[in-house]
Amino acid sequence: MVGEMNASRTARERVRAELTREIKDIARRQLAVEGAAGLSLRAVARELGMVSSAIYRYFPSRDELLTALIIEAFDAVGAAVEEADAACPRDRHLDRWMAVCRSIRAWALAHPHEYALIHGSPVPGYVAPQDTAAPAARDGIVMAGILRDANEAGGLSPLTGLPPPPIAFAPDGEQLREALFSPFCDDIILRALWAWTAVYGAVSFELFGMYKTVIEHDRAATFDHMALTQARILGLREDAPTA
Amino acid sequence: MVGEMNASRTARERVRAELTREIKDIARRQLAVEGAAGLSLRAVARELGMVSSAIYRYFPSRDELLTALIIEAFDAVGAAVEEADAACPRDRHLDRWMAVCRSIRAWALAHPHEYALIHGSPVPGYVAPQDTAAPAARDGIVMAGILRDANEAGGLSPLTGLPPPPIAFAPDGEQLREALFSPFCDDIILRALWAWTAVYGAVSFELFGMYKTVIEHDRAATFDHMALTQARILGLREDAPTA
DNA sequence: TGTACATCAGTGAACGCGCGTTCACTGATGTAC
DNA sequence: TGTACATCAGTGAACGCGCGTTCACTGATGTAC
Repeated sequence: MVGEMNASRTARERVRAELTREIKDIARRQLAVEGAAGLSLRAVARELGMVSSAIYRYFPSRDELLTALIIEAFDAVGAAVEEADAACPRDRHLDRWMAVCRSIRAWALAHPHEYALIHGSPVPGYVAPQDTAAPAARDGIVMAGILRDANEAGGLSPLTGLPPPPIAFAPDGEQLREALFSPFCDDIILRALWAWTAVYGAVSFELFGMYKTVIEHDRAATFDHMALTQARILGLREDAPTA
Repeated sequence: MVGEMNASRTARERVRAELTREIKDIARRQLAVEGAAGLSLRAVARELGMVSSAIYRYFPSRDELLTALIIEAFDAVGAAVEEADAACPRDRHLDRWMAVCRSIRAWALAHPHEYALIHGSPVPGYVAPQDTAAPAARDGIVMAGILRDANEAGGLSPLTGLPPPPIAFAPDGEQLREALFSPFCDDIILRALWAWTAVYGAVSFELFGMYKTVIEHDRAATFDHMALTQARILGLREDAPTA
């Protein structure tokens, strides 16, 4: 009895979860066609074969649906990054770094509108709730992990001749060290931040058309050069140290 | 007579130019409130005290008005950058570089929605026409000019230990050298491109909220560190060489 | 196992809104002789 | 300088559209005894 009750309860819940999924999938597909501003509950309902008001059983408002999509987009990048990292031998730190950078670019090119949703202009009148914070941090966690692993296995050799971090960065550096960059000094932490910024900056410029008539012939190879430059600045080595 | 005819003709044209200006100003103000997707011809007309169809005497469609705003935004950044550069002694190349970087960030913080218009997600269904190309290039021209001046006055000392540009970049490098970077090798040109990308990447990340809980205490100083890092990579020196 | 009740999913109609764009029109401003 | 005509700016009404959200409702599914 209890078993049956649970089974039937989860049955209803399963249907609900499935429909919730389907709504998000349809919404994501519409996003790919019209962009975030063109996302419409009515259009989603239409494609689902439902009446528009039925959507409100699943999402209390358009903004909530949008939030769900934003979270999913962050999670999708995060998953792509984690997967790319996991596919490399753990001691090939530079390979892992390059794989991670490439996976971000590849995901963005494959899902331009979802990328724009999380890295483009904020949707007018919409404010991202707190729930996006954790999914948005997944790529940074992976990147920091590579640096920590490289450091434990023989240390980094950061490029010399660059300016020291400003003193004003100290409190931010302290907090980042506690959360992610455990043994590193502010200098390395800030370099990592700029590397992270540079990667997304390059992807955004490419996607949003700023490289038109500037970088035309082999954007993948040119992007690689940027990723490699950042790796050198951070001190990731070509060769894995012998274990 | 001829004089009078011309005078009255330009009188009508002056009114027309003034109203065109006013439409763009109102549109820009609305942009600041609602973002690009919320720009509405009817709302502009309302604020102007005109009937909505009257706008069509000045702009043939909403998209044309949007294009005009995009061009104006590029021109505004371009003007800010040129002004910041011009305010420095010509032989203080590093100062000029820092002033230019700061002016981009300052303009973006002062005009977030206009910045989002040109560096955020493309407006859905909208494609930028060719007219935006020249205004969009003004910042790059200034930056390249600083590098060329620094090179003529004693040469750059680019940071060593960074990877060489990929061969695939050669044709792009060639074209850029002809257009802007006359004596420089591909290596320097590509570094300049990444510096340009890094500056806008950092500004976008700051503006679009990616530095929340990451860089909190002194974003101006931290941004300066990034700009200075790029200057060092390019080889811009602290001191102007004695003339 | 069977019955009475509560929960939930989906319906259909409606509210009220603003939008871009077209079109025939009225006056005012400018032009040519 | 004066008159006949052409150009242009702005009006007002209308077309047709899609949107988010609310609400009272009908059935179906699940729950408790």
